[in-house]
Amino acid sequence: MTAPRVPEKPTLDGLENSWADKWESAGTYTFDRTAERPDVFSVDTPPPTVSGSLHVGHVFSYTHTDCIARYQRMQGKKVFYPMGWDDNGLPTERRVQNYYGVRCDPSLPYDPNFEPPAEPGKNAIAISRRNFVELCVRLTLEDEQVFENLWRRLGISVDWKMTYQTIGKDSQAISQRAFLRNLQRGEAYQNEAPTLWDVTFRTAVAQAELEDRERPGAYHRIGFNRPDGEKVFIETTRPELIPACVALVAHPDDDRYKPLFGTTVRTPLFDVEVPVVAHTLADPEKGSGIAMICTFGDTTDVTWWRELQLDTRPIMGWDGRIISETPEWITSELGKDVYAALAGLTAHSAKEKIAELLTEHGDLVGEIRPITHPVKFFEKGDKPLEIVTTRQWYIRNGGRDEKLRDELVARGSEITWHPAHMKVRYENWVGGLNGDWLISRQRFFGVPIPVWYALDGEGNPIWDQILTPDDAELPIDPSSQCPAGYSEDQRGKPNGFMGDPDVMDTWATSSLTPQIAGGWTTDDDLWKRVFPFDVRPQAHEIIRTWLFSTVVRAHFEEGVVPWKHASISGWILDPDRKKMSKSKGNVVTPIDLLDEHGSDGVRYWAASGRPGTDTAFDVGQMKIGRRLAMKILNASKFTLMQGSAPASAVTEDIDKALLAALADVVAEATKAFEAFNYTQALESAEQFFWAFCDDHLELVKDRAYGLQGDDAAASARAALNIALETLLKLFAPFLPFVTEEVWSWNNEGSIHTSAWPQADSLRAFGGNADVVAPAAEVLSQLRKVKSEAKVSMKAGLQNAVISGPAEALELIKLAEADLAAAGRVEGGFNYTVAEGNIEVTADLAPVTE
RNA sequence: GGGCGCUUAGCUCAGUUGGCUAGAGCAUCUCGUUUACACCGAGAGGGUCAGGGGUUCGAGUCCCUUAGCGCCCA
Repeated sequence: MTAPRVPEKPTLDGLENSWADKWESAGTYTFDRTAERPDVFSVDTPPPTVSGSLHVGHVFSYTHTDCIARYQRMQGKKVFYPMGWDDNGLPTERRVQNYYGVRCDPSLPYDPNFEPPAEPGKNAIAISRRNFVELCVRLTLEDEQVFENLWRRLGISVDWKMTYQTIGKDSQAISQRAFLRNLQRGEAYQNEAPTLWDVTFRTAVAQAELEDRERPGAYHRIGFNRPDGEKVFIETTRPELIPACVALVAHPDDDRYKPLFGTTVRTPLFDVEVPVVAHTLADPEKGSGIAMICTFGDTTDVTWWRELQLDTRPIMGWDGRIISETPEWITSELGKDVYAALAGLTAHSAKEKIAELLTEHGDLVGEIRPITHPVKFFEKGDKPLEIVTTRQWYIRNGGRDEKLRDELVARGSEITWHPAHMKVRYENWVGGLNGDWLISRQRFFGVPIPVWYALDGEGNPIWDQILTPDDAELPIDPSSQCPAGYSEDQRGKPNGFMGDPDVMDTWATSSLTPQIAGGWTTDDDLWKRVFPFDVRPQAHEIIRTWLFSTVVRAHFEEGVVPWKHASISGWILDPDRKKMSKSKGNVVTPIDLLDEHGSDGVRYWAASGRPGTDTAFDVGQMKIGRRLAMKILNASKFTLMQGSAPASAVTEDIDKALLAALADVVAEATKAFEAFNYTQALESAEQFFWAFCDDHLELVKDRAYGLQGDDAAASARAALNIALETLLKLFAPFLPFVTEEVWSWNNEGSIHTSAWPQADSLRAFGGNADVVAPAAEVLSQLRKVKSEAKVSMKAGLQNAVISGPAEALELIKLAEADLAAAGRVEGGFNYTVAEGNIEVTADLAPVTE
């Protein structure tokens, strides 16, 4: 063996870039495509949203997965660890709009020479859809490079030859293919249904994109007419929806309204007859206790409408204005006149107008009472959502089918959850679904829904005559390609065709990340080596979206769960225990953290956040991590400088005891890693390592120097080398840079592809681990004597007496010589058998000059 | 309103299936420039385990309850 190349002054500085480059050129993390499925550990990496903002939360959770992946790699698994970029969807559109100062106007022609201004101007430049999409692609490529640089710097051990984009050609093809297969099997369908609708963006909005905002509103007290001439008063914040009223509703136990159930009333102004119905969702405390149900004022209306099977009387257009055409159900002359006055108005103006007319006719009584109430908004929008009836695409998810729902709930139990209680969130969500998954979006930048519709003789779409592309053509864009049997000049013409104008929801593609990364239908050889995946790491707030939708797709397509394990990470909290977020201005730039504390230091902090547990942002932990890395450098330097000896040279009891104790640590760390508990694995190693430095290195120092003979020295050196190698490996998943650096001093190859340590081979030395603790206790008490006497640790002692139980003393005697040397105890120890704890007394030796 | 989680030292957190005197790091105080390490080492002080009740020989741990915090859903 060649002498180790130990630097004079080891340093952590510069390790990140230097090792990231070497790993890249050596292909350290390249996936071995020849491996069969049982030998593969596959990771369904979350593709981060490439919106340009790198969050410390990314660093946190991706480190967790990397620690697991590195462990598995050292266990001999061929790790399939790709990286995806989620560049699909609205976040990218918005970023492109702001970054370049442009907006998409699909009516404009493509300008091949368009160049965005260097700085976004005051007014957004309108550009064609194709120009817009080109800018999306351009900016996401830049953003992805920034992400990749960060991940490399952080030491995330992905195979950078395996990256994908959710907007990439393959992703689009797979997304469309999966959709078409869902369609063929009846798992995807289109339906006209109440849909949450943003009137500014003119798109359907999914539940996951909603947020509540406090907005001012006002209660209007309005009389409905009973057949007997009496009035029933409701209080509503949306009087403009009276023409859309389909019923009044009160709580079934509400004595005030019980007599009315089953009767009908007539709406004011419009004189439309509506039933009075009972439902437990009606709140007797709210307003007058009886409410009008409209199609649709809010999501409760939708629930009532669905559960009570009420009529549908929509009046709200997709542009947020009252539909111009007078509805057929309004038949009275007054009703028609009033409606005409409202037609074409925005919800806001219509409200004012109808309040005026109601007052005029005496139907609005009392004061209009201002309130503040939560109103549903699209998270990116600035007008309240309306609910309109639209034709949309859905994928079945059990929301309307009990059998499917039960099957999907059962799938949740086939996944091992880390931590286990996260399964409950899945079950609650799936169990509580009450509608299918809306996947169509009226946006520009996304995967197009790959179908066309035949047009009838008048040019109207025949919705159930769906034209689908050949699989070989995918991906397709139905707005620029035409279906088989048609030519482009038939687009939009009678007896011609039209393309579906919508794109799919981001989740409709993200739910296929195992398929995209694993080469489903594009690389069958790869697919069979990696699917089902071993682990899906992700955050808990998207269990209901990403995790669930992925389970749905795999359930339909493969009839299995997509992964064996789901590893759920927590939030990063700021010091005030609030979730860190950009809007609060408390976000720290990850790259600055890596500069300041080193990647290993930052990783140490991340790894100290247990699976699924929210963790405080704490630079203190990063400093501790850096200190640990520094200590590893120095302890390694010391150990390697003592020289080496073959394993057979380990003969001293204390050396064997050290290895036996280390065997327990290896067993603990291995068990913890197998349970995805990286934090516990780190803690075990760390705790042992500090004791190793503070106690064992001090104990055997003199002997390693050769002061007790060659054999004794060889035993110390051999054990130190074995322990060091083992410890480096235990730390390697967490601190990939410093461990690789030290490894390189006396090894070829990478520590990250070396074999994970075995407890059994350490136990084979036959040591008694029980020696370590009492020996450390004696050493500690010898130090205490000196510390209390306020003398140097180098000071000599004499008349040392160790008292304690006989068994403990026997163990201590096995380390006697090293204890005496490390404590500078002259004349050795006297022993007294006594009940209770180990006690050590000693006098200071006289100082001889 | 429903579900899940959390509450242990000044701070950040461990604490397995109940089992000696409840641990670690940071911070604080005292000491020590010992040739692996001053990005250091040694030692010390510091806790009514959120409150109350129960089960048990024994509860930080199990059960009930109250309060506070967080997240998800309605």
